[in-house]
Amino acid sequence: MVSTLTREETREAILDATDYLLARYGYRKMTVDDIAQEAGIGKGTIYLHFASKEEVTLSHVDRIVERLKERLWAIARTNADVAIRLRLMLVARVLFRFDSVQHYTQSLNDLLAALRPKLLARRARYFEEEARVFAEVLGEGKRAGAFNVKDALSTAFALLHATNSLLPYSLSTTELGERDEIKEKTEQIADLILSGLLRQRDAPATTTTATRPPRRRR
Amino acid sequence: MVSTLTREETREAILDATDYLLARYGYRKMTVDDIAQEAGIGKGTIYLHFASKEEVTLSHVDRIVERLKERLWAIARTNADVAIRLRLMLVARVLFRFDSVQHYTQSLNDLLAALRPKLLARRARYFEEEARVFAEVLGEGKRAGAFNVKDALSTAFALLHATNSLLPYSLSTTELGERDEIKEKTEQIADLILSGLLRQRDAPATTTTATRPPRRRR
DNA sequence: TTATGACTGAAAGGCGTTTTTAGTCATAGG
DNA sequence: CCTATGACTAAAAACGCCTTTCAGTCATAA
Repeated sequence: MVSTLTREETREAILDATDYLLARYGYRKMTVDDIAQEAGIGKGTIYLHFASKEEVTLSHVDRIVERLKERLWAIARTNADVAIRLRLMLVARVLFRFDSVQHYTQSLNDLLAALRPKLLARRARYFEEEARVFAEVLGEGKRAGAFNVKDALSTAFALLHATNSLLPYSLSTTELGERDEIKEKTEQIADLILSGLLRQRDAPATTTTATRPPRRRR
Repeated sequence: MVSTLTREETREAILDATDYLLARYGYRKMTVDDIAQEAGIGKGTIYLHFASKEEVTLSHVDRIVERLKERLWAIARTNADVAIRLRLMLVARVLFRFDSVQHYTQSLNDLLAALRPKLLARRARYFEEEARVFAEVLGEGKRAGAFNVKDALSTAFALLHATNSLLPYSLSTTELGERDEIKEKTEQIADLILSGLLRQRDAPATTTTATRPPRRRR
């Protein structure tokens, strides 16, 4: 029987099924047969798209990070003041992770237990990809003379590191508190750092830096 | 047989033995009999000092944090410029943790697997105690007019959070890189934040803030 | 009054058997 | 001829049962 779906659609259907089952049963209890059934395809078909159950799951994680990046870009492309954009991006990043963890609560420990080495191997890549979005905005602020930044990319890394301890990579390490509390802390750190980045002439205003003459990007 | 050691010395001997055995065998493989033998006392004696094997181990962790606090205080009491002290303290804190993890490499996963809930319960306390030392220095900088700080304690929390993702709480989450690399990143973050804390009149100098007229503490 | 180590119940560690499941591949369908 | 499928298989996980280990106790010794 020829499927009515395109190759890409089938792939997405598999990942959607994975998302549902992972959140519901966790990695260990989710079987490849389950995925096939949930996606409404044969088991063998999954192996035409992915090399293994591991690969399916890792691709699913990749997709999540991809969506985070899209959200960050959406903010980065705004015409708000660069400082405000950065602040919003930092908060969005932390809250996105928070919500993800919330969504996969039960399954996260399970997932980490099974795929920790593979996930660690990818973490550096994720981190770098996210940092690039931040670097873009930092670079823009630098060129506009708003930011006192030497190397945009390494400053971006420092920025992400600074808020990283707030985002719960794993329930096992970080028991997550209230969403609002995490948001507040992120904002606090963001302000602390941003006040250092802002050039002196802008500095007086501490927290609520006013919107500056907009510069359109892209 | 009456021991030749004071109560306090016995307690320390037990913790020393724990330190040795934990680093060598890890939590699960370390038996209470081992501890007694290593400390040169009877098994029952351990239960005159601690309620359980767990308690022994947690007290051992407490002692490590206590030592970190002492090291932080040692720097805090220096008469160097407040900004430099803060920078040194941040680096010292991260490297202290790094070295601890290095020392207990094998045992850490084991320890976390067994005592994670209990350790998480204490983490907030540890964090707060360390923050107090930082707040002390921040407060001093504020009074001296060097720092632009509202609430010293909450700024201290933000500072610690900002470098927290660099310190390997658990090998399971964070594969640790090179010591030098971690040191460098910490310094970078510290500088980023400190440049925001420094009052405008001081700001021009970015990285190597010169030593200021010393103010003795304590 | 303090220290000890033999003792005990509960939990961890084998281990052989049964069940589950990831991944394959011969076959069916278009 | 090319894609999708699900029965099949080898490997791993789960289970049940027995043995050993060990945290914590307590009667006795110093």
